[in-house]
Amino acid sequence: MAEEIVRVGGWVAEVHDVGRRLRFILLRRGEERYQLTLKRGVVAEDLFRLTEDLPQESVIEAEGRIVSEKVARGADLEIVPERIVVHSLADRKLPLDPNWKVKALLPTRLDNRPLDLRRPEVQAIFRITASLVRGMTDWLDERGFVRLFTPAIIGGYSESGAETFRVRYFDQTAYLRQDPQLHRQLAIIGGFDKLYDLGTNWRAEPSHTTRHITEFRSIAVEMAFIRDERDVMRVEEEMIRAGIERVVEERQRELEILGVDLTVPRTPFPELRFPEVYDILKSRGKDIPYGEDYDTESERIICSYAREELGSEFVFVNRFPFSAKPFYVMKADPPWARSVDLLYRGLELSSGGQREHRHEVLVSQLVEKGMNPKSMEWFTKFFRYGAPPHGGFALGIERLITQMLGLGNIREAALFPRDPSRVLP
RNA sequence: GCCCCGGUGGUGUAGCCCGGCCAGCAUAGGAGCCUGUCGAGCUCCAGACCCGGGUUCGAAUCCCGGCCGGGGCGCCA
Repeated sequence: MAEEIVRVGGWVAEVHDVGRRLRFILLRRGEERYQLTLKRGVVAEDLFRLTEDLPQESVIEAEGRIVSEKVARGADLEIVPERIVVHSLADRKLPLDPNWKVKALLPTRLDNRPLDLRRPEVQAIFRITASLVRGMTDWLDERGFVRLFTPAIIGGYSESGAETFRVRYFDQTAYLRQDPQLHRQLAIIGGFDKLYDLGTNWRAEPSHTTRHITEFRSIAVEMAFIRDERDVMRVEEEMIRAGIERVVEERQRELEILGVDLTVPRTPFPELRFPEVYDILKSRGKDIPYGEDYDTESERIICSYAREELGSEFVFVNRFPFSAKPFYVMKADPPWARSVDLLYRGLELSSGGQREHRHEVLVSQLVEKGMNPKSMEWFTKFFRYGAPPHGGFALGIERLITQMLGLGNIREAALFPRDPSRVLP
């Protein structure tokens, strides 16, 4: 068997000098590890000089022969180098250890995120996210959903109750979107009947929790000519199932690195409805007054119920009180609305449902919410020119990943997370 | 926005309740030893009590203020 010449580059994870005549250099490259073996008398003397005092996390590249019978444990490849190039020498004192011999706390990790990202278990999160998103978008693409890009800068009032970030826009004030919802609806009126948008949203909420960041991504679907909100739910659950299936197919190694045992969920997901939700909560010791919205603890209770009684980690909650939802949702029998949340392992993943498409009803609901119809006219006026029944949902990608991988903090699922006190790096 | 908790070498921690020997340990760093290491091992060295005020003979430890951070709730993805 001929000895193969390869070129490998990476970050110096460790250097082991064993006596004066033997040196091992362990390189890290993504999730792979390569070992360079330098024996005096076997490799050129200048390679020893070149790698003398090589600080951890320096970047080097080496060319050499693969050791055919693999001797190195814990390395994907062992190489006897013939040439080495040192690209970059790292400082000797590092703000955190990518080898993770000493664990750092999350704030320290985020302050030094590029170093933190070098860890295979951190990279795994983002490799899994890429597969998840691709699984979901492929599923949508294959079914004729068109990917559209809706604006992030909005000149007027956006939607939902969340605070917006104001931006100076030449001589006027504009806002960063909290959700691409309203423009998805306008695209429906524009004649697209199946569409999705994958993008960033911003919320200026000073939330100090493990499930909020001020900048997050969503995959948001909107579809026309639906019979009711359940058509939307069927799309959502299949999209999620397809995403998780893709992760299971493509990312076994990453799941193993993270120690996550992931199974593809069964569809359809169970559906609970108001007002029955109040009875379920009551049976588990949580008293929510009839007609009122539930709280964070309720979400966890409902998820325990769904897991124990319905055998599902995903559960839809439908027919929320209209009073708890924005003006554009379609009402069902009063006081309920065709408004659906999807919960997963105790956390809200998405909101959606059927939207109100009748202009006069839409405007009267605006008034009912105490809003000035004028302020939303930029949006509502287009409903006078022909609007089909439609609905959709927006699913938080970081939240789905956080719950799916059991990360415990949504910041883990964002590459460079933004929260009320962090905008750098 | 309201509430709770916490700040000790580069990193992660012990000590704090019950004030008092050179502030302990791990890892990273420095100097050496070791020809197959692989979380390498061994010897030695260097490195810290967030800031300000107070109590006290004496403060990392108790009290007050500030700054910074984490978390819970609310709101939401």
